[in-house]
Amino acid sequence: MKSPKLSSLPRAFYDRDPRLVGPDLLGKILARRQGRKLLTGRIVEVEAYLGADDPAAHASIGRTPRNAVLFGPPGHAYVYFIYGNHYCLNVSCLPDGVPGGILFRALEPIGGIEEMFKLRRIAEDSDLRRLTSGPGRLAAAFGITRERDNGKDLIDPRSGLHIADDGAPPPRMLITKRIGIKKAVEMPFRYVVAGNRFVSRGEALR
DNA sequence: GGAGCGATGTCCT
DNA sequence: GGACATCGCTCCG
Repeated sequence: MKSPKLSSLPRAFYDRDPRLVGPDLLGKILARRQGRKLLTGRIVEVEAYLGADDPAAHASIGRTPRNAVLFGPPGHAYVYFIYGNHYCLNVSCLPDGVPGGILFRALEPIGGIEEMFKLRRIAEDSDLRRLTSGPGRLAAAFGITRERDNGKDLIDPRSGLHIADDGAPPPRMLITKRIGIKKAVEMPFRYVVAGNRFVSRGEALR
């Protein structure tokens, strides 16, 4: 696993219903240029959020300055700040004017692990699973903030934050209810790589 | 290993 | 003023 050939996912990949995009994102690579370092991780857990029909979605209340990216063109980063402590990363889906997105919930760290530990401010000998398993954790590990990244084009490698395909075969998937929400709790829009030990919690932990 | 809870900023009503 | 797509710590088992 030296330097796999990475190809950016095209705009059309995201120009679909999030419930289709989510499953297809599993196994793909999130890549961040951090100074001279390249941080990479395999996507192992995501959730889909829709528009007006999804009360748990930020977009359900209509377009506001905060959630505007979700209403914009597909393939862009929607980064929000939550609970006074944490950032979370999404990618916008569906065409310009139609809201929807995918929340990144867990990654399997691949490259730049030392740098991720620094950004997370946790000891380098702590469990690797604590590094990027959880939306707030992975954002911190990748140095993602709203100020720096909200609205960035995730198709363009030059933006410093993008999503790529390294040619790995599609993994086996489990679908569950979403985590940490209070509305629409029954909607089965969480997609995880079956058996992967880096998912944030639940069924795939063994 | 799981329930409970405080920390804390930003947005919207 | 309240809600919030979280995390890490305590306390209890």
